[in-house]
Amino acid sequence: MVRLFDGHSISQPVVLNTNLVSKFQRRVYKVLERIPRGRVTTYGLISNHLESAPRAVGGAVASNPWPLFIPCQRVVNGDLTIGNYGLCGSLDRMGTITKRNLLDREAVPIRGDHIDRSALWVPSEKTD
DNA sequence: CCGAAGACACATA
DNA sequence: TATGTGTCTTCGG
Repeated sequence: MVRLFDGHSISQPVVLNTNLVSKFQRRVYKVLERIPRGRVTTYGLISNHLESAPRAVGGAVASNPWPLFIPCQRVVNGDLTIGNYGLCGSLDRMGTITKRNLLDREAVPIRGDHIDRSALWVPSEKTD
Protein backbone atom coordinates (compact mmCIF):
# COMPACT_ATOMS: atom_id res chain seq x y z
CA MET A 1 0.00 0.00 0.00
CA VAL A 2 2.76 2.37 0.93
CA ARG A 3 4.67 1.46 -2.18
CA LEU A 4 1.61 2.14 -4.25
CA PHE A 5 1.16 5.51 -2.67
CA ASP A 6 4.75 6.28 -3.47
CA GLY A 7 4.14 5.51 -7.09
CA HIS A 8 5.82 2.13 -7.24
CA SER A 9 4.24 -0.95 -8.60
CA ILE A 10 3.77 -4.08 -6.57
CA SER A 11 5.01 -7.45 -7.66
CA GLN A 12 2.19 -9.49 -6.31
CA PRO A 13 -1.15 -9.12 -8.05
CA VAL A 14 -4.03 -8.27 -5.80
CA VAL A 15 -7.15 -10.27 -6.21
CA LEU A 16 -10.19 -8.17 -5.70
CA ASN A 17 -13.68 -9.30 -4.97
CA THR A 18 -15.46 -7.64 -7.83
CA ASN A 19 -18.79 -9.10 -6.88
CA LEU A 20 -19.70 -6.04 -4.90
CA VAL A 21 -19.79 -3.70 -7.84
CA SER A 22 -21.95 -3.37 -10.88
CA LYS A 23 -21.22 -4.91 -14.21
CA PHE A 24 -20.44 -1.59 -15.75
CA GLN A 25 -17.98 -0.76 -13.03
CA ARG A 26 -16.19 -4.03 -13.66
CA ARG A 27 -15.85 -3.16 -17.31
CA VAL A 28 -14.40 0.20 -16.45
CA TYR A 29 -12.01 -1.18 -13.85
CA LYS A 30 -10.88 -3.79 -16.32
CA VAL A 31 -9.64 -1.00 -18.51
CA LEU A 32 -8.04 0.91 -15.66
CA GLU A 33 -5.99 -2.10 -14.67
CA ARG A 34 -4.40 -2.17 -18.09
CA ILE A 35 -3.08 1.35 -17.88
CA PRO A 36 0.69 1.03 -17.62
CA ARG A 37 2.47 2.75 -14.75
CA GLY A 38 3.48 6.26 -15.63
CA ARG A 39 0.85 6.64 -18.32
CA VAL A 40 -2.64 8.07 -18.26
CA THR A 41 -5.87 7.91 -20.19
CA THR A 42 -9.01 9.98 -20.34
CA TYR A 43 -12.65 9.53 -19.47
CA GLY A 44 -13.50 10.14 -23.09
CA LEU A 45 -11.25 7.43 -24.42
CA ILE A 46 -12.58 4.91 -21.95
CA SER A 47 -16.19 5.74 -22.68
CA ASN A 48 -15.41 5.54 -26.33
CA HIS A 49 -13.78 2.18 -25.86
CA LEU A 50 -16.73 0.85 -23.88
CA GLU A 51 -19.22 2.53 -26.20
CA SER A 52 -20.65 4.41 -23.27
CA ALA A 53 -20.71 8.03 -22.14
CA PRO A 54 -17.90 9.93 -20.40
CA ARG A 55 -20.21 10.92 -17.63
CA ALA A 56 -21.00 7.32 -16.89
CA VAL A 57 -17.33 6.44 -16.75
CA GLY A 58 -16.77 9.30 -14.35
CA GLY A 59 -19.43 7.89 -12.11
CA ALA A 60 -17.92 4.45 -12.13
CA VAL A 61 -14.41 5.70 -11.47
CA ALA A 62 -15.63 8.00 -8.73
CA SER A 63 -17.16 5.13 -6.86
CA ASN A 64 -14.01 3.07 -7.07
CA PRO A 65 -13.88 1.01 -3.86
CA TRP A 66 -10.16 0.35 -4.18
CA PRO A 67 -8.19 3.51 -4.84
CA LEU A 68 -4.55 2.83 -5.69
CA PHE A 69 -5.24 -0.82 -6.37
CA ILE A 70 -7.46 0.30 -9.17
CA PRO A 71 -5.43 3.23 -10.47
CA CYS A 72 -8.15 5.79 -10.81
CA GLN A 73 -5.57 8.53 -10.53
CA ARG A 74 -4.49 7.68 -14.06
CA VAL A 75 -7.75 8.88 -15.52
CA VAL A 76 -7.71 12.53 -16.51
CA ASN A 77 -9.73 15.02 -18.53
CA GLY A 78 -9.81 15.00 -22.29
CA ASP A 79 -7.73 18.17 -22.48
CA LEU A 80 -5.11 16.42 -20.34
CA THR A 81 -5.72 18.56 -17.30
CA ILE A 82 -5.63 16.64 -14.05
CA GLY A 83 -9.32 16.55 -13.34
CA ASN A 84 -10.76 15.63 -10.01
CA TYR A 85 -9.98 13.03 -7.41
CA GLY A 86 -12.61 12.21 -4.88
CA LEU A 87 -11.05 9.62 -2.60
CA CYS A 88 -14.43 8.83 -1.15
CA GLY A 89 -15.55 12.38 -1.66
CA SER A 90 -13.73 13.72 1.36
CA LEU A 91 -10.99 15.69 -0.28
CA ASP A 92 -13.00 18.65 -1.50
CA ARG A 93 -10.65 20.71 -3.59
CA MET A 94 -7.52 18.97 -2.42
CA GLY A 95 -8.39 16.10 -4.70
CA THR A 96 -6.69 17.59 -7.69
CA ILE A 97 -3.56 18.27 -5.69
CA THR A 98 -3.46 14.76 -4.32
CA LYS A 99 -4.01 13.26 -7.74
CA ARG A 100 -1.25 15.42 -9.15
CA ASN A 101 1.16 14.27 -6.50
CA LEU A 102 0.32 10.66 -7.12
CA LEU A 103 0.92 11.04 -10.84
CA ASP A 104 4.10 12.92 -10.14
CA ARG A 105 5.43 10.01 -8.15
CA GLU A 106 4.58 7.69 -10.99
CA ALA A 107 6.90 9.70 -13.20
CA VAL A 108 4.07 11.01 -15.32
CA PRO A 109 5.41 14.10 -17.09
CA ILE A 110 3.36 17.13 -16.09
CA ARG A 111 3.91 20.65 -17.38
CA GLY A 112 1.95 23.12 -15.35
CA ASP A 113 -1.62 21.92 -15.27
CA HIS A 114 -1.33 19.72 -18.30
CA ILE A 115 0.00 16.23 -18.69
CA ASP A 116 2.47 15.64 -21.47
CA ARG A 117 0.90 14.02 -24.51
CA SER A 118 3.62 11.39 -24.52
CA ALA A 119 2.12 9.85 -21.41
CA LEU A 120 -1.25 9.34 -22.98
CA TRP A 121 -2.35 5.76 -23.26
CA VAL A 122 -5.34 4.64 -25.28
CA PRO A 123 -7.42 1.58 -24.34
CA SER A 124 -7.12 0.11 -27.80
CA GLU A 125 -3.36 0.08 -27.38
CA LYS A 126 -1.75 -3.23 -26.69
CA THR A 127 -0.69 -3.71 -23.10
CA ASP A 128 1.66 -6.66 -23.75
C1' DC B 1 -40.61 3.20 -12.27
C1' DC B 2 -39.22 8.27 -12.68
C1' DG B 3 -36.29 12.19 -11.72
C1' DA B 4 -31.92 14.16 -10.42
C1' DA B 5 -27.08 14.30 -10.24
C1' DG B 6 -22.26 13.20 -11.57
C1' DA B 7 -14.20 12.78 -10.82
C1' DC B 8 -16.98 14.44 -18.66
C1' DA B 9 -16.94 15.77 -23.82
C1' DC B 10 -18.03 18.69 -27.43
C1' DA B 11 -19.98 22.58 -30.01
C1' DT B 12 -20.79 27.35 -30.14
C1' DA B 13 -19.97 32.48 -29.41
C1' DT C 1 -12.78 31.45 -21.66
C1' DA C 2 -17.70 30.48 -20.79
C1' DT C 3 -22.15 28.49 -21.37
C1' DG C 4 -25.27 25.04 -23.02
C1' DT C 5 -26.45 20.41 -24.56
C1' DG C 6 -25.71 15.43 -25.24
C1' DT C 7 -25.12 11.04 -22.98
C1' DC C 8 -25.29 6.81 -19.58
C1' DT C 9 -25.18 4.81 -15.05
C1' DT C 10 -26.63 5.12 -10.15
C1' DC C 11 -29.36 6.20 -6.42
C1' DG C 12 -33.38 7.80 -3.86
C1' DG C 13 -38.31 8.62 -3.62
